[in-house]
Amino acid sequence: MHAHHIDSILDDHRLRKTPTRVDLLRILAEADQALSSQDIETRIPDADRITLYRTIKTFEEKGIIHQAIDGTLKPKYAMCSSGCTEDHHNDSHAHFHCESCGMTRCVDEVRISTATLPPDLQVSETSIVLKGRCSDCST
Amino acid sequence: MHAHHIDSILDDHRLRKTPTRVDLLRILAEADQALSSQDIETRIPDADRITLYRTIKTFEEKGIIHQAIDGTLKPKYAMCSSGCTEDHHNDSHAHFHCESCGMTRCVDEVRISTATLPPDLQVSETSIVLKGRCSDCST
DNA sequence: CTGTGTGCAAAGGGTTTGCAAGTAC
DNA sequence: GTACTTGCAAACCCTTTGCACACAG
Repeated sequence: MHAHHIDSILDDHRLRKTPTRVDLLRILAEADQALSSQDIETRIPDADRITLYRTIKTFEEKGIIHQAIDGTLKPKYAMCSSGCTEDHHNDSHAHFHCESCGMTRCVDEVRISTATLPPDLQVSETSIVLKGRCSDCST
Repeated sequence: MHAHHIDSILDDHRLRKTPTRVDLLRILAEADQALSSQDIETRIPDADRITLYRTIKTFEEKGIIHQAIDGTLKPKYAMCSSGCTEDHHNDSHAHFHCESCGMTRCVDEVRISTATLPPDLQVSETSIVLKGRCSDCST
């Protein structure tokens, strides 16, 4: 991700350009996996923890990042696809969680067939969590 | 669930029959939805909270109950199917989470097609989370 | 200059641990 | 009787809130 792209993301959402925000966007854009609060803290050692929490929440509310559901109880965050807005997230893709190293990443290839959904439930969003071993851990 | 069935579950896992364990099994067996720690606490007012946490953990480790992944960060628990053991859980069914009332329940009807799984990942378990409105909340 | 964003301290909520007393078997 | 469980207190961890200061626009 180029610096001017990060600028435009902040501009688009009327967010002021502060060091923590720029850092967080860069970290998440460069990451090949979803990051927990602790992961983020480690990668941005200078930032204040509370500010990070607030920045994460702001980005979530603006539809810039989303929580990756991976079945653990620690929220993990990743960049949203371009289809996400403040009002609606378009992140119904799958997340893979490695039970060996704990890594979680988005998997775009998996889709659920909606043919068998129960009729009495109004489903607005579908998430798939895959657990197993990633390529690094399976050797 | 009959009392003697609860007894046999405890017997089968070499667990002593204590009031809290019997209560917890009964509550979960009777529930039509997955229960959070707080839900359980409310339903067993006499029990000590710490004991409940430990009992839940014990049952989880023994394969008697499982966590229902519903995308919230609060763990919810439900009885395991008969195919679950200490070593391997066979709970790859879907969970529906109502965003209106917060209820989560297991949905057996939904299955994922495994045709499109990425080849570099060894997937041992698949969970599907459906979010929306339940029949009670959609009227 | 004005309002947004930050940093610190403190509070809050949920969960886990240590240890002595209690109880199932 | 013995090992497993419990109950209480305290510790722990992560996250949120209050408020004064700092800074982006």
